[in-house]
Amino acid sequence: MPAPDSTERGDKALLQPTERIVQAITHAIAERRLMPGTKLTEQKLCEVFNVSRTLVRQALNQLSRDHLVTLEPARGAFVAKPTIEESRQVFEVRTMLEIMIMRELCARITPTQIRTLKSHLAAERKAIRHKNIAERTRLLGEFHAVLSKMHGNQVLSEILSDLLLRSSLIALMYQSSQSAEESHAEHRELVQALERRDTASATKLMKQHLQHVERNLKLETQTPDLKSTLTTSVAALAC
Amino acid sequence: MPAPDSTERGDKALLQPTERIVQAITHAIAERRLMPGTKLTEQKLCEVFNVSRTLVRQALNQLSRDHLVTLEPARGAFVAKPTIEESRQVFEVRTMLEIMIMRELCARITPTQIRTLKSHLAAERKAIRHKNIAERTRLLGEFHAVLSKMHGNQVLSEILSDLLLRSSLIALMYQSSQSAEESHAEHRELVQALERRDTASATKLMKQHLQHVERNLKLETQTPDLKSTLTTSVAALAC
DNA sequence: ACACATCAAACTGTATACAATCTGACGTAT
DNA sequence: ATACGTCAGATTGTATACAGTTTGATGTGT
Repeated sequence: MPAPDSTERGDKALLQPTERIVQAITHAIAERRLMPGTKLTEQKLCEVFNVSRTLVRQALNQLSRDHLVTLEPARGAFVAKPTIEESRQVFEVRTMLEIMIMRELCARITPTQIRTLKSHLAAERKAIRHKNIAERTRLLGEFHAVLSKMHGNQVLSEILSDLLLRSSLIALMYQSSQSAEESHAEHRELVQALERRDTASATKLMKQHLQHVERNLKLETQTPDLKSTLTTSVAALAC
Repeated sequence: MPAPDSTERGDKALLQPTERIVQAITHAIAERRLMPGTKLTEQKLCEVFNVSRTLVRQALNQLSRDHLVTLEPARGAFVAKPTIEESRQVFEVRTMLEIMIMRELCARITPTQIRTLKSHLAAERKAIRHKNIAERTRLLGEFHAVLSKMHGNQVLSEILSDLLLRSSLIALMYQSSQSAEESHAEHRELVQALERRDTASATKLMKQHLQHVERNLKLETQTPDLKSTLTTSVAALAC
């Protein structure tokens, strides 16, 4: 291991300060280190990033535009808590877009790109073996981002990046029971289908993969409304 | 004409100030009253909206997140100038999404929704007859937004709204030669296909409609690079 | 007459100050 | 003992002030 431990500081200095804050929070969400609903007090962020509230507020504004943060007027900023309905919609759109991407990639993918994907799979495998959970989580999500970038349509991959980040929050909200091994196995199958340029399999596998991810969320059992949850919990306490 | 001229002021007061500024600029872009490249000086916007630079800067930040405004460090904010490549990508993603929408709508559309669409078509026709260009432009763009909202997936319609606004800038950048009548006629055909629940026609018509819109942009003849443009114009002057 | 250096005005970037609002605790009344 | 009203501390919303950069004009030298 030749790399020093202060690796990720390097490029941050080049970014303008607001973007640095946005990315720090975004990364925290991508690695699922920030629970939905967490209050993001401006003062605390000021101390963390050593800037004034002006810049912190700019960052929070941008994050709210990306649906990662909810701004409640006069109450403050909170990590977004996607609803069940929103979660379904995010997965519906992801499915549309990612199937399209697979279709296009089957036609256009190059050997170099296949190699890139395979090395990504290797990184996933390594993170899983080493039980490096943050890294594993990031890589499993990033797999989809890598695919979208290979499509070559930047507008598309920006949209999908947003949806992928929101998916991280969704996974936290609804405590995904999905095993990393299962996801990784499906990623491998996807790459194999791409290598064979097997459009039918590739699109079908992607659809199934996303269905598996969504099915492993506890969407149904979740509170349909506040009232019933509270009454049932009270009843449970009474027993 | 019973309506007074101070119609649009009503709801603006309810919005928080930043959002009011964002929407004002967004509407100006939707009606194509703001040319791409226009400088948006903070001071001037302060005077227009009667607020401090803080709020204006918040609004510009949000608009830049939506790709409607470009922020050049230490130089200021400008109405975005989508490149040719970006334009192609926007239309590619729009085509994907809007075909999906038509497919879903053919299965699910209700008589009430058909009626809504028909009254929208009537409004388009009226604006065209009265040569009310701002209104006509807005309605022709809004047709697609109405369709996306009927799909019921809010995540999807937000994404598409963004792309539609960017399409307005694209139309201005590349001086769309498309006639309003042609677009309106195609909208009518789309509604007819939906009413017949004719999935094949509906998706095909949408694809063609978007192709027509894109083809009527002067994307090819545009400057591939600055140098050749300048040399040819200099040559023209020399004659 | 043209090119270049210098400088002031204008504008943007960030921090700070002040006003408005919310939250939670304390004290009083029932 | 519980419920409610009041108030201080904390937090957010907006405006203003100051620092740094850009832009275009003026003036000088060739």
